[in-house]
Amino acid sequence: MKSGQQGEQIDRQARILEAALELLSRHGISGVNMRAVAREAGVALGLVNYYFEDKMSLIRAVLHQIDERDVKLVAPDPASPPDGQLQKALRRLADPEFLTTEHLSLRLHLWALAQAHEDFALINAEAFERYLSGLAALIGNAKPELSSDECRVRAADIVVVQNGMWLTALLGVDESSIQRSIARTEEIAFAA
Amino acid sequence: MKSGQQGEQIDRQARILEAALELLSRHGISGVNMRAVAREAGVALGLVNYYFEDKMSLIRAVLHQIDERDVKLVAPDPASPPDGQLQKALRRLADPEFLTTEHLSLRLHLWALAQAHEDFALINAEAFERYLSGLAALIGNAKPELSSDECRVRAADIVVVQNGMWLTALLGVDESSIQRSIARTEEIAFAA
DNA sequence: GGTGCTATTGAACACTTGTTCAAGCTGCAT
DNA sequence: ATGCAGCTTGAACAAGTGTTCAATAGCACC
Repeated sequence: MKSGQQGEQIDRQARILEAALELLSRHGISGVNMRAVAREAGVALGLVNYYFEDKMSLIRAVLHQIDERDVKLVAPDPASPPDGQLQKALRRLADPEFLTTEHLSLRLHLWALAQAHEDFALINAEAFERYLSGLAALIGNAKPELSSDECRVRAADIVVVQNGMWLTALLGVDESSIQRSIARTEEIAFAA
Repeated sequence: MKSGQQGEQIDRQARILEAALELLSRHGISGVNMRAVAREAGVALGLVNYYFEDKMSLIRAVLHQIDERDVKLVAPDPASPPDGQLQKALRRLADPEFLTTEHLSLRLHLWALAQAHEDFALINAEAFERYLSGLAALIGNAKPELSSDECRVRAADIVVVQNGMWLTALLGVDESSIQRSIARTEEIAFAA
């Protein structure tokens, strides 16, 4: 039994981080306190401060984790043709995997934190820039005739609609408006 | 001096509410605590609990205030022709008055609160519905040939882009992407 | 067995938080 | 003046917060 009943019994640092994500998603930043995190992760209070120097460090780690997931959305996928990659990246936003309340809610709380704290704003701005560049690159691959400036313009316009989709999905607007918005992002991306 | 040096010395309840708005906008929900609100409003701690039974009540009042401002954006304006009203309502989002960080930030924190607390979610959902209906009505007036269902569909699509604009403006994307997004909302609204 | 190292625990501390309340203050009608 | 009602104050309390730390457990190596 030394390796745990699920194989996940170890690596408590990861468990703590996951617990913090879960709490942030469900109850917002005021739900993320050291004792609640410890309880959710099933560890003692002291261990949270053992792995994360600060509450601040813990939250920073949480934000980085969220950003990593998002940037992966526009990662190049060598297995597909360029325009297929772009289309897939655009449509993936409506996947059940990314349209979960948990994921959307995390993004929202991240934005709110970035708005309230300069430190978090930097983390967010950097991830946003990476996402924008990734998307512009996908567009550039799919439509080589476009200048790189034009690609960034289209990427920026798409991101506006995507951010709107994320938000609106959280507010519980009907699925069909999401689908139409995805079509809109494709129009912007593939316009002649 | 009984009526105050600025004429605003009185009506401390309003001052307290304003202080709470200011704090929520600048520091997020964790910046809104009774002592900070009292300090910002220039009153004693006890007075906050005198005018607002709870912290919860105070925040509810804050959220209602934010919602009121937003719903006004799509209020009918009898002084203009129908299509002018619609155009003005759509373009008003880019006004300096509404594109301030304070206003955008408040909206964002409202959404985050709604996500974390069922009670706040209801307030937000109700205001959202009012905004959507208002916008659909403006569209219906400007384009009488559309069915009311079609008006709501267009309103929903516009709201997605507008929410995206709000968010993206907060993240500091360039002004031009906002202008293009406004044009996009006009296209949706006035499409044949 | 002993030694050293990391991982883990929970009590303890100082501080902040929301809420209550007795006390005082104000303006006004009597 | 007197009384009264509503406004205003800040001290006090209980509960919750982040952080620290001495103590312990586990485990590899000698």
